[in-house]
Amino acid sequence: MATTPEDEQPARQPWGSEQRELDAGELTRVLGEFTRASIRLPGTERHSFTTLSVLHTLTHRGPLRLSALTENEQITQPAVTQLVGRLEREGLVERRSDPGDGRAVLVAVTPAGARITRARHRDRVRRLARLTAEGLSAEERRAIDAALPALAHLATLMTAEREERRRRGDR
Amino acid sequence: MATTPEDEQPARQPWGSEQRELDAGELTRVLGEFTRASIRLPGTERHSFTTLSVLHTLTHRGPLRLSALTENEQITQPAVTQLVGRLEREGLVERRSDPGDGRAVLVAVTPAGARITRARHRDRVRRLARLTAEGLSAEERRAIDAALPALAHLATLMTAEREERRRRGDR
DNA sequence: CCGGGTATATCGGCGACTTATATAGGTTGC
DNA sequence: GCAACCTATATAAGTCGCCGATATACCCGG
Repeated sequence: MATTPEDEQPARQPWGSEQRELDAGELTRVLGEFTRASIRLPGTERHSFTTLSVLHTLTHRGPLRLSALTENEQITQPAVTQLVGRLEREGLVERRSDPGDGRAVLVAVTPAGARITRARHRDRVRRLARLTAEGLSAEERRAIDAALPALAHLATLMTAEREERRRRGDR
Repeated sequence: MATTPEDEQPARQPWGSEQRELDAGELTRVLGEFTRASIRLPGTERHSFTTLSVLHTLTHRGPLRLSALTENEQITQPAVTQLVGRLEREGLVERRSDPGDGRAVLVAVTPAGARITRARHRDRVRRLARLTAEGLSAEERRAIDAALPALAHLATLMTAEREERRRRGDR
């Protein structure tokens, strides 16, 4: 580790003048700040990050087996069983039996659970809309808007790579 | 994951043709995906998100009091005391007494602690650099690069607002 | 030097993970 | 058509990291 020259980031990648397309160091830093700013609201909110993530997944992908949930959220299967039990007690999800497989359990979000996901999303949209409208210039807003498809693509790549890694057993 | 069934919000804001500058809903969705993809590596890594965040803060802002740390990380003061105790036992930070205030404790990151922060950052940069280089088009990379200053600004605004809120006691 | 505020520590408890293992249902080969 | 194996979920026991309440030590103004 002491063998690392210039242990912080290499300032700028020497893409070559105008060829330089993207500063990965700066992108990393910015995404990290977003994460640090977004997370750590579980104190404020009533549910943990994992809980909200499960509700989100179920809301967007329909009823899933416990094993499918285990793969998406990065926790172990017993943890999912417990989490679903808690959510069920709160009336946010319900267990159904899989008609084609007696071993499996399908977890479906209830209206109350979907409501939480939507309310949370709505709050975040509102907050971001206000911040961008009040704090950013029109030019900045346009620059972000123009980058949104590319950012969405990048997020997809990150998720895909994570799944790939899990599949290979790098847990 | 790429195919998000759009849970049910007002699709697009009716900014009015070319006046529309930024789709806050889509921005929210993308940032959320980044968070979901970035977090949940504590299984992979040896330290929790909070731990890494504290090391990050100490690395970038120099020795801080416990109370200053408590304000930055979104956890309570006893939790910070414990966390610092753990980090101290691992040799990642050290406690110093504040020369001007006998009650206060200054927490400073050690070389070993800084090394962890740097190594983690380096890994993330490497991963993002590879993903963007291999998975994105040159046009996409340029679009993200052009938006980076605006995104950094937005991240600053989010952090500032969070501190503001905490100061008002909205915990 | 005393009373009230501030900075950190300690205590008891709990929630949300973990690993290891149990149970029940499904699948396959012979 | 059943023994052996595999898969899906559940349970058990332990750990870790957080919280609220409270204790302790120090600072400061009158």
